[in-house]
Amino acid sequence: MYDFLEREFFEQPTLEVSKNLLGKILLFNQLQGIITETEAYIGYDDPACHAAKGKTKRNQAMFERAGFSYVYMIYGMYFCLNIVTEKKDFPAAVLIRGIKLINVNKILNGPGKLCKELGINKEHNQLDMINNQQFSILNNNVKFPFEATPRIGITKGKENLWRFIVKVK
DNA sequence: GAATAGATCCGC
DNA sequence: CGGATCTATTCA
Repeated sequence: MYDFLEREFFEQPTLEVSKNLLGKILLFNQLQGIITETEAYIGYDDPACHAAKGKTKRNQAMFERAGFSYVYMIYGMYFCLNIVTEKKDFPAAVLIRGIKLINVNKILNGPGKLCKELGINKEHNQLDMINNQQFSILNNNVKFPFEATPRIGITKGKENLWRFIVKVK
């Protein structure tokens, strides 16, 4: 019923992908959720980007082709889900921070809670989400008004308004 | 090998 | 605001 997003969608500039992902549907196994909050992490000049200083074992998924997943553990207890953007070997990704579950009246606000609830873990790192029936993004053909704010939880790069959140009224 | 910071969350 | 909890990365 919904279209799967093509790889070209994720090959756009990361800020554009971050905004355009709002309202799209995250599909993970049988669960679906409307994306309500995202953050952009972009390349070598973004001090908050995990890969700002180059490739490591943890961040290598960020160097994959656009449309791959980047899942990592944070604070010893939570996983965070990102979707890689732009060109292969350029480290950039969009952090999925919030979704509204479909068919269940539940809002998952926060990247750690979201992954815990869906069951996303390190096994789901560096997977291709294009043409993937279990783990992908669907086009909802809906646009929501949103606002841009500083990203959450970072110590460097706060001046960039690279967090995008659907405005609710 | 040790130290430490970290894209979080919850409860007080 | 602190504690939980742990790992990848950095430092010595």
